[in-house]
Amino acid sequence: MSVQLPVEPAELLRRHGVQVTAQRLAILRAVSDRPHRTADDVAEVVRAEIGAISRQGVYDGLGVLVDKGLLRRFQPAGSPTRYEDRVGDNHHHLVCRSCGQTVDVDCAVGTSPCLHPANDQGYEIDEGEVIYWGRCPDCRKGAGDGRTRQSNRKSATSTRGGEQ
Amino acid sequence: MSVQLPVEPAELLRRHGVQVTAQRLAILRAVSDRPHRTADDVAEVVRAEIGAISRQGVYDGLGVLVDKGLLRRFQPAGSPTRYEDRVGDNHHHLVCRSCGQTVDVDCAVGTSPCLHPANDQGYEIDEGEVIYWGRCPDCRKGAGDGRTRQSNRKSATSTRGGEQ
DNA sequence: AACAATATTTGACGAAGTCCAGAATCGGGC
DNA sequence: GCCCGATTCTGGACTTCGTCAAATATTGTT
Repeated sequence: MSVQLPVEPAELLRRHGVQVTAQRLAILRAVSDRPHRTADDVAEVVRAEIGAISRQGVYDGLGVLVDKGLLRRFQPAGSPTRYEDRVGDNHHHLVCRSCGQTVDVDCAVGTSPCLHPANDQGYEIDEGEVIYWGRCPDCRKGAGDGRTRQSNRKSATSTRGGEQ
Repeated sequence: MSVQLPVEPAELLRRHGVQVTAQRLAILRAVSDRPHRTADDVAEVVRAEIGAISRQGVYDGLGVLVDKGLLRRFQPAGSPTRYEDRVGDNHHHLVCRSCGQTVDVDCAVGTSPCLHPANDQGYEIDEGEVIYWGRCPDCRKGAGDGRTRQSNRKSATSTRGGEQ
């Protein structure tokens, strides 16, 4: 969505039938400012902004915003759930296996790409989720470790903070 | 992989440089028999077959088999990690939001589809993971509940056993 | 049969998230 | 301005999925 017209966040909430509260505004802002944040990240940021919020409050707030279509939730394997405010457009994600950095990518195909598998097997499909796994530029530069070691890393040992 | 020639599973392990043990054979068989199983499912099945196995044993075994390329691991959001024995071909998955049933789908594109996003942003991509979300034929038939209710279900309340 | 390397078991532990339930607070319609 | 229902807070218990480390057992080989 990423409003371009200066639509008051509060107004935005109302439009979506969400009661306006300081917590929700702060949560929305936290995610908009920097997408791909985890619930924990959001809690931290919100606390810095409005002083305090309970863990439950964060989960509640995020849940409502997702339900009402203001936020989108996605969860790369081995990482906690992340939130973003780009909704509606069906874009994808590119995740670094070693540092966990996540960036958006538009799909090569049209507007609602990947929504049509070769054979839908009778399913009614509503979303096609695509995650590309690889190594980000920084990590490629750093440790030359190509692929030699057959470590069973997969979850990238998500070292807090290695995101975006 | 799904061997067609009657290749002894034990032989298969050896070929991949994996020491042969009862646990590993049972794990491999459990996954081959019915792909998309979770570690827990595997543990259950293996126990039924060889009497007992520790939880750690299951994770270790699965880990080794994945590392050595005998199994593939994937993890749909909101569900525990699942394993399958179709490796090498880059196929995708179709997951039912309400019952969690998961089926394979071949990609519309060529051999290694979806490995080339519009813009790779400097990443070195090694895997493109695609998951289609929707409702399986059974669930469509059952509860006519279209989309009315704005329940915050997303994790499909994974009711044990609702798989494949 | 014995040995060293490799696997497995055992039990504790950690992260992420959910659930609960009562009390306090706040938003917005009247 | 008031009031009621919606929202948040507190804060702990609990679940699920998974990992760590030390002790024990097994494999395959000599």
